[in-house]
Amino acid sequence: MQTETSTRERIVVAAARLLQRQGYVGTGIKQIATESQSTLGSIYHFFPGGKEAVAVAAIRYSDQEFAALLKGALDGEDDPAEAVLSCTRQLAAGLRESGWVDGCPVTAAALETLGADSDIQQACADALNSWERLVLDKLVGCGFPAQDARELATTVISAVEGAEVTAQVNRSEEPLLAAGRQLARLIRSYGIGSPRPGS
Amino acid sequence: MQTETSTRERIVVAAARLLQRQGYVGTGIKQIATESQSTLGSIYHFFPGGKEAVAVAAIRYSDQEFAALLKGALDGEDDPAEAVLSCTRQLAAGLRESGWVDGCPVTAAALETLGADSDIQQACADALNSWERLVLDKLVGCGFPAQDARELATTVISAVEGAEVTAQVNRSEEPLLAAGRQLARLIRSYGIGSPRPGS
DNA sequence: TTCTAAATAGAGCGTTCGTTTTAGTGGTGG
DNA sequence: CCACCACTAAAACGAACGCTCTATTTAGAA
Repeated sequence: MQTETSTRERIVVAAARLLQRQGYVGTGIKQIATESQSTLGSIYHFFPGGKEAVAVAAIRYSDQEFAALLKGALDGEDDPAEAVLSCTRQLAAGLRESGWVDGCPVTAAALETLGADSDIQQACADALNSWERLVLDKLVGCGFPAQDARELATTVISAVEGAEVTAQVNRSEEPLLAAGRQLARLIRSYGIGSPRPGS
Repeated sequence: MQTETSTRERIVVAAARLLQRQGYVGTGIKQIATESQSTLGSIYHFFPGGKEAVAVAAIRYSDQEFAALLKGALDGEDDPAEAVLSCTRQLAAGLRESGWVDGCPVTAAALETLGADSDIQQACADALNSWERLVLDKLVGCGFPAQDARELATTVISAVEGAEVTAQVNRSEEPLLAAGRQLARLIRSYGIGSPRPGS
């Protein structure tokens, strides 16, 4: 119908940005309405499930958004160690440019709703696992044994996640860049080089 | 300052536990009063600064609490790699026993208040840096060059931090244990304290 | 045009938030 | 005895919360 962004999409995008900056509890429905240039009525029309439903949609959106960035970094380099370095550099730059507020869109929401809301937590778990899977596939494609690749992929995602928080709190790119260098060293320590050619 | 479990201390301890489970925004002053077996009057008597002052005190308390655990793990092992392994094992066990809710006391509060409250953010930054310093001193004491030790210490704290979040979200000890094993491998890759003369 | 349903708009509900205010307690020194 | 103190207790405030509700506007089919 229209090439302009739909109201529903504006709500999701605004919610995702607010969620990553102020968390789930800290973000109000009315604030989402204001930021998305919509109204309460529209939000409850598209999301009868209320605030939690909006949050789940926003987290899934952020999931795909970061997955695209990660996939780009992984596909852009043959060496997985270089790919991780490139990824941390991109994240560090983005963090600095945003004034250290646009962190991981999942971590903030996840930590607040661990005990109660299972839908949000599930969406966060799905996001983390989808990112881990991207790293895992890259490593396996480079010839890493399945077991090593699994453990490495988990560690890479966790470390990047933690380094981003550290970088935000310290308002410095260094934790993220240091983690990237150390992760690259860790990956190289397995002595496996470039992706296997052919099938 | 005679009574061992003073009202002020009960407030701080209760606030710290609530903060690590529900974050800053998700924890109410009245809930802190209930959990600490005190009242609103008592809280505002001891903390005229209000909720933020209570949170800062609670974060500092949690800082020292985790620093003690970390120091215990570092002092209990000669090999820094083994020490990190021991630390992640303890954290994984504690996480499981708490039903995956007692995570890092700093991360949750830090992410919600990045843009606005500088006091809370500063307390979180201080905590992260104090923990990093403990790891740094251990590494330097084991003969690591200052530059490598610094970068390693940052990465270790960040990775443990991130792995704890991943473990919470996935309700599994595995991310934390995997991160411990990979961090140990990374530390050993420097070949310090190990009889292997490689590279 | 007329009808219908989707979409938008916002007043208002009950509740809870952080905070302020006032009152009251028990113990100590003059 | 009273004055004073640190501390406890609870009522009440304005603001904001998530959500429900009723209107109103819009877009397309008949």
